[in-house]
Amino acid sequence: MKTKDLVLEEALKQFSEKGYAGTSMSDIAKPLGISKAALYKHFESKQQIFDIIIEESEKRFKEFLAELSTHFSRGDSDKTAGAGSGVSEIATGDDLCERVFSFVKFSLSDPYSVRVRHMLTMSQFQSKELAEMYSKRYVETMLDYYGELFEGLMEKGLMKRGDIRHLALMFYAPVIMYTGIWDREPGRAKECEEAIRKHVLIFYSLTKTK
Amino acid sequence: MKTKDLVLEEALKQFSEKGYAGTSMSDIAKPLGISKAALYKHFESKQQIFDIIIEESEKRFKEFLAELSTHFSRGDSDKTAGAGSGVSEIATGDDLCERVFSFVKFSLSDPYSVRVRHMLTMSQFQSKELAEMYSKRYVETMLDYYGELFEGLMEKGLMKRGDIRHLALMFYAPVIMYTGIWDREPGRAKECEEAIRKHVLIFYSLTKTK
DNA sequence: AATTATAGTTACCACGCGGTTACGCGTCAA
DNA sequence: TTGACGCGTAACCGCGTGGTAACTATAATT
Repeated sequence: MKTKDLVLEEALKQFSEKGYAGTSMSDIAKPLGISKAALYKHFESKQQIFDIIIEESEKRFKEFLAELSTHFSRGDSDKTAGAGSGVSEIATGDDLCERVFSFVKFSLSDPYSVRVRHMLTMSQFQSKELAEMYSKRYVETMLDYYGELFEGLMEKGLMKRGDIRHLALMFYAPVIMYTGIWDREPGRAKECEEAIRKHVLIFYSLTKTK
Repeated sequence: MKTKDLVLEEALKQFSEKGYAGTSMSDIAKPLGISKAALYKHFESKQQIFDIIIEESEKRFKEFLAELSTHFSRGDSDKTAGAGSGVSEIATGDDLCERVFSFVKFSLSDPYSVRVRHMLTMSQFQSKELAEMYSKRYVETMLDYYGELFEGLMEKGLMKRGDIRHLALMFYAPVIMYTGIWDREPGRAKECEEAIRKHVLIFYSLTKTK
């Protein structure tokens, strides 16, 4: 059952480079040393390949979310946190910066994440579902995450109190903006990396309790 | 010579909805009540239609930029500003908010701007040129603009001093983020409009000199 | 009035598309 | 040994693609 996964991988690669409409079934088959007809032994249609990729990415995203929440339990949550490594372990600003930055850098560098993001970026206007998925994944979820993170920091007295949503916005929006540059122009990766790091540091210095 | 412009308009519309590869020459010709072959009386190829749209949009963008700079002359600029309506006329925070917001709202609502932005969003990974154009247009230029605006406000003592680039970043990045939502999910336009307005107001209250 | 340019038309081209069919060939269980 | 099955192939289908050629109606120019 290896071929099926190879097809999905190759399809994701090409969809993320040339878009769905810009990629043909032969385009997908050729690099695998396979005939186009063989694809139909594993999938019903081109659209189904796309759908399965989306589905799989959604599954992985939810796993990623679950992992996030085990690493960070909210104060008002009723589930008792186990050996969480979230707010409780963040003491210094450098800790925060390093943790946030390594997290950001992962989603920027992980090839699978990058390809899914490119593909979704190009497909976001194709349907209501894809549009909502994009917003949910790259905006709402992340704003919620950082909002809760900051809320925890405030409760611990590590961050100045303020409008949580707005702080999350001012923190995360620049990150997503640099992500866009990074994706479009890989040659500027280093520049973006430094800009994000600088942003995190300045943000920290502006919001920390002295 | 009206047909040529109608073709460009229709092509932009369809490219911005279905992408370049997802749009055929017949798709463009049909709504105009014209045969596909007639398109070739005005254009050499499908690619040329796309290129001309890009070219025209670049022209309009530069006009837009020129207009911006007549409305706002920098302090260290050697060219004497005419009847500028820039910083010099901004007195209260409400003025700033209203001016910035109406500017943002225009680029969000103007159908031509919206379509170009959608088209570029879908095409940004197709070539180095398009990628750079996207970054320049929707990131660098805007950051520069707001940076200069804030610099002027600081010189006038209307805004707390701080890292100009970073202030522009924290101000503009959220705007571009909401622009994305607005574009993807037009049903959330009102929500985004309010969120942007709120952001501008909070940003103002945090950075104004009391 | 004759000519020329323009902007359309219909009919067509070769090709590549997504998708289908008929078949071959190993593998493995009965 | 047999036969079903999984996974591949080559060849093909109908259609739509970008693009072209020949023709025509109209309107402006000379």
